[in-house]
Amino acid sequence: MLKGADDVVMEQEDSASRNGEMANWDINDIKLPQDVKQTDWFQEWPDSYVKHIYSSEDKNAQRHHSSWAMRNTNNHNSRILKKSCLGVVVCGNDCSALDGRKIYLRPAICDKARQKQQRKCCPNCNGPLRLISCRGHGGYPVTNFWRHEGRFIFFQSKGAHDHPRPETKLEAEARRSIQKAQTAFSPPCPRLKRIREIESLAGEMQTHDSLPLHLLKPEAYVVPRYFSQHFSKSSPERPLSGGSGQPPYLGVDAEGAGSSPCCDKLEGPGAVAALLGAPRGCRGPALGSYEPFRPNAGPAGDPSYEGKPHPAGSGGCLPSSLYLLAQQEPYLVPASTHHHRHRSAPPKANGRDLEDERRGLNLDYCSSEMFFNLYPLR
DNA sequence: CAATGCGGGCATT
DNA sequence: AATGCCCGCATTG
Repeated sequence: MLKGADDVVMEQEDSASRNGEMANWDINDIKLPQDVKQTDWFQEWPDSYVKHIYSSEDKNAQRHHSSWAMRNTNNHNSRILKKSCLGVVVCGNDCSALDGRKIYLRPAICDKARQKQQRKCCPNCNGPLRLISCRGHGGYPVTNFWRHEGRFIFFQSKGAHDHPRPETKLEAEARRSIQKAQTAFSPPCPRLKRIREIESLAGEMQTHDSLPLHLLKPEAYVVPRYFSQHFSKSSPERPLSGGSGQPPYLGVDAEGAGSSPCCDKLEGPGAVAALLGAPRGCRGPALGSYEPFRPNAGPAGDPSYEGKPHPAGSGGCLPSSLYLLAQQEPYLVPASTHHHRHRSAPPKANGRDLEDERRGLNLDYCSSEMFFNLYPLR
């Protein structure tokens, strides 16, 4: 796969730099260029102060996607959509899988879901999860701006992420889905069960309807087939990493949309490592070295990782993503150069730092029980 | 359920 | 006025 990838990458970077860093426009300009000769390839991991001009046909651009966990931020300007980075969720114990990889989960975008997520445990060691907020923009989260103008979609990012990359959206979704399938098949562990009962009870007390649906529709999530369907339909255009066609990885659920993590089965790092890492032992070159101020370098420090394939406008998939996925696990990243942890409180101008408060520890319940038994990694 | 967008509202600068 | 962010609401998938 990926033959001629180099050429493609070169082209992309060319176009990216043409419209990007050297751009002579600013997202706030009254008028934006409409004489764009060539649009950029969608960039999954825009970092630093870059600018891109995408085709208004580009699906990912239309959806304002990013593999960073970005949430909508009201900037009181309906013309320009602003989104700020939520950072990355890591293990509070800073644990590592057997293969040395770290846990880098994708923060849930929805506030409520994020809070719930933080109550879950590390899929690897069951320890508490911790949200590392992004402070790459003068102490504030990195911000991304999107603006539709004519046949183009202008993108501009401000700030350089000062934290590792989280799972991609698709990877996180896959993880949740798999988890659902899992829980549908194997009875939940006692602890999880209890949690669920409590949660659903609480819910009923208010609303009055409800029981975990997923518990009622077992067959609905049969795995193998599920994958192919899920991915094939995820993004006709060109899915972001994870939308390959092959399960990004079999992960544990630590966030759990709807399904709580659970239990007592997983015993330590070994489990995850055995499931995730081991099988595919192939790891890219410098996979995972995270470097904050490296604009277009992938987790592997591979510049070509960035904006992959896919002509703006046309359909197609992301070979590179496929490639990547085949080499690495979403939330497990080589610990080699992990260096986040600078807690230097930034400006905290407003005195409020919800993230900090949310970061609260919560241990105990949960854990991960993944679909180990689901089926062997392929 | 959660991802997204939107826009009101509030505090700070 | 510009920013940053919280919050609820509505729409989607």
